[in-house]
Amino acid sequence: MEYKQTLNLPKTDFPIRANLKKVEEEIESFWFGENIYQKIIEKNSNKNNYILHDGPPYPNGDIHLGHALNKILKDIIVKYKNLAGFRAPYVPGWDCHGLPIETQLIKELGDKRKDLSSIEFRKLCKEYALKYVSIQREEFKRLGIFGDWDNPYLTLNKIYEAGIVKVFGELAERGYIYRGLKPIHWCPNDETALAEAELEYEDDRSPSIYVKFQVLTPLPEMRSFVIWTTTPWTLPANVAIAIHPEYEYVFLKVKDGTYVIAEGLVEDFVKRLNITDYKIIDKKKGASLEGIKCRHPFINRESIVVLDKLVTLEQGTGCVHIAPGHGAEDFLVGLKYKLPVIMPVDSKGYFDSSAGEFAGKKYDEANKLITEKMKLDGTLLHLEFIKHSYPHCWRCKKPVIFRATEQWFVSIDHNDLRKKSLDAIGKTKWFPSWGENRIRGMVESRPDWCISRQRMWGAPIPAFYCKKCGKPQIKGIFNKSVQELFLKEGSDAWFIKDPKDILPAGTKCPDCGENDFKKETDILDVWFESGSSHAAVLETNPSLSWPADLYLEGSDQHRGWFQTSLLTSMCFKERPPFNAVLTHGFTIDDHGKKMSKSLGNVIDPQEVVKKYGADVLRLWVASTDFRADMAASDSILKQAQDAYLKIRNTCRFLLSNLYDFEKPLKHSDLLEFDKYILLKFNKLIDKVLKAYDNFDFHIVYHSIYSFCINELSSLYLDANKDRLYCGGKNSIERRSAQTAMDEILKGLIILISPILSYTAEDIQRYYKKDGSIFFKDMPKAEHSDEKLEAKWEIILEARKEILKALEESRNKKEIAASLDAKVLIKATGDRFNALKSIEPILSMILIVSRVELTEGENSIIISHADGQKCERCWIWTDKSPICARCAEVISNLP
RNA sequence: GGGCCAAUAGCUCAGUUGGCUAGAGCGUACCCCUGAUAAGGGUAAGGUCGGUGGUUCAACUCCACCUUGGCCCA
Repeated sequence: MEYKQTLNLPKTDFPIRANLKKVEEEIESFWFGENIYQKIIEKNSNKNNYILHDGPPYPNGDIHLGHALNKILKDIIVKYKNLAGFRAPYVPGWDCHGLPIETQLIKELGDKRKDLSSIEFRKLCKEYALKYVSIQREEFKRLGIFGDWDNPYLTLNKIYEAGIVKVFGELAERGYIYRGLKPIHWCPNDETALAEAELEYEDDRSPSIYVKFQVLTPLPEMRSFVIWTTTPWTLPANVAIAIHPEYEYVFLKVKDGTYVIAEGLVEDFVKRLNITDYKIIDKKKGASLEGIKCRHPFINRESIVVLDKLVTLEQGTGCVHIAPGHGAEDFLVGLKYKLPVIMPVDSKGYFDSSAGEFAGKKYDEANKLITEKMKLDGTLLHLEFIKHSYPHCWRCKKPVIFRATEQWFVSIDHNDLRKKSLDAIGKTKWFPSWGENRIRGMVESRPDWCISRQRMWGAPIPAFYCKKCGKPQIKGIFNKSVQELFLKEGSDAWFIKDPKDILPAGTKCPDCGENDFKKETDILDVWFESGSSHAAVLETNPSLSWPADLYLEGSDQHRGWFQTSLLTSMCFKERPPFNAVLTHGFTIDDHGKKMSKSLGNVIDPQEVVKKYGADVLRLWVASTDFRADMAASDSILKQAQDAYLKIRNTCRFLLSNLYDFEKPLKHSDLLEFDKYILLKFNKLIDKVLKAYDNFDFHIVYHSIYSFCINELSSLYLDANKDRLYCGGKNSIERRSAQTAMDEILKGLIILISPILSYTAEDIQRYYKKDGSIFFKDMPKAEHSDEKLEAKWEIILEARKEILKALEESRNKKEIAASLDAKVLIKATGDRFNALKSIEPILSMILIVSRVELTEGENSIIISHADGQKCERCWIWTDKSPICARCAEVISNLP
């Protein structure tokens, strides 16, 4: 026992098990109290910018795992870039306007909402948004995310709102903005147009009806086209019947007439209608039937046969009921044939006076009334009910309708916007590469962008209507005045002020010269707001610059923010607002299912932070390949924690053996074993830096983790214990090990710091005590020696076999600890030469008491070591009670 | 229904342009150590590479279809 006092055992106050919750809170207040982020940016002020532009989340609740994942990925990049020679500022943002917030408030207010003025309501929305900005900000900071949290961008800030108006004005100047009647998804319950992103498809039960349209000209001969629809209420707006120009249409003679339907659907048709007695009397190509006029089943109006290639033979009759006011495809066919857009349904979903006997009825009630009427008239051939997927409002979950209204649009084809955008997509770097294909497909096929919303909570559409001629004004002074107003007073002023007080005195209508205007009441699509961030933030925040180097969001944003940002930017900047776009997948559970409250498989980031610590959550993010979906569950997080502890303890062991390290050796004076491990460490540095550069964080994680386990813990550190503990305090062997270990620890904590930020900072506090880890630079890979490495591969291969032999010996109870063993090695050729070259340290590397190496056919023989076990270092030699080396070490003790 | 994507041991990931008995770590089992100790070391078991066809001398790798899951759209 007394010999233990003479050893250089490891020493450190750095705890073996982290009390992460407590330590992280402490470090968090150090980071944000000392403005570490600001100091990093200042320190890097003369380096090149790397701008990661934050996509703004909605401040409408606590953050969930997806938010945490997104912000942690961004933070890893920002921290890495700042350590890797860039100035990488990060200005977080929030998307404060929009339906999600309005919805929350409407839920909370209930009927009270009716008593509120629009300004009062907007005030509450603002309070709500700001409350959650504060909450989410603290939640993000707790995850260790660095950024300019005191000056985030909020889409409700004056400067941002002015920026939105500026973008709108730029688009208006260049003729991209137009007003038009167009059917759009409309929620009659919320009385609003809905963006594609605001629809949820769910199964609904609908009537499925077959209706005959009697032919008027040429001579009818009791012929009828039969259409199929699941929305009888749209029939009052019917103006045409579409058929496919290339399909064959048959004339089906039945008891009371002749039906025209597509040949391919005859079988299905007669089966459904239970028609047994029929005969096909004629057959014609769809194209030859164009222009035939039919009688509307219950309105005194003609319905004309038109051609459309979008007609399919999947269901129905191959004859499609066309109501341009009620469908996107219908509208397009209508454009081609100059059909009228009939729109008898009002904003609440009720038929107006133009609908005759159905006036005052709600559209869904009308379904029944219309089918009953047609049943009486004999125009209804068949009624059944089907279940099919139908769009619902994401807010109220009720079915939506297609309805034509006057809306503001951004034209996607004006001035070759679509083509230019597609070109720009090709010039942008997409990670992963299929992102390009995905957004390309979307931009190729997307319709014009409807930017009107009939809501309260958002930036108003800056348009004035002349009271005399009715023309809308959106350019020049009409835009500039609103920009100035918003910059000074914010967008609330739009709802308070009179146009006279917004526009300069004497502003006249450019069309008729009148000077009396009224304001537009619609607000802008929130996607227009967030899609303006590149102009409203990158160009206005002095810390940032346009364009951004990187946008990083979930892959759903190919349709959302990436696209709207691209479009607005292409309109007036003629290039994208980003050089590269990186996307991540979504969080799923360990069965591959998406997380949802109803499935009960949700992982709450706050809970993870409480239970495991933010660093474990960060390590989980880094451990998973984020291009695909990322599985999270308690057992997966438990695994991240195990990995965390392994990395932590490896660092702790390094740290604890460096407590007295003062005199590094020159690299050339190091033991070959130490040179070898530094070689491997340099390979690690190289690999890790490349992985960071390619955003392959799971490779960073796996490489570092595996280095800690395979290279350090099980090989290098284990084999170093003898010289560290038992060797002379200032012996070359010990100092050589410490020199390598110091270099490794110094580099390792910087390498992991973008991921394990708290822990790296914590180790740094025990280790160098020379300021935040984030003030340092990424290590550089310097050493390389392929010959040495190749030789060591041979040595380690031999070691593997020897370990196996040692285990066998242990199982036979010949030895217990490996130091009990003596190893007789016979080898030839390269193996012999390699082993021979390091003969003096072979026993150290194998952690055995004695090695005898001879040339000869490969063999390994284990036996118990001879002599006495040194009471100090436990190595068997012929000396007692302690070995010669230990005796000398002790004699040199002070 | 359409577009894009994913599927390799219980888990997280590797598998270069198709080429030897598919790798690593974790976890598990068993063993050792007790001078990294709510630590450390070792050995072992674990996969018909989602399925079915096809191309090829040869397919985890290429093609087609299917299944499951995800995102987006209709």
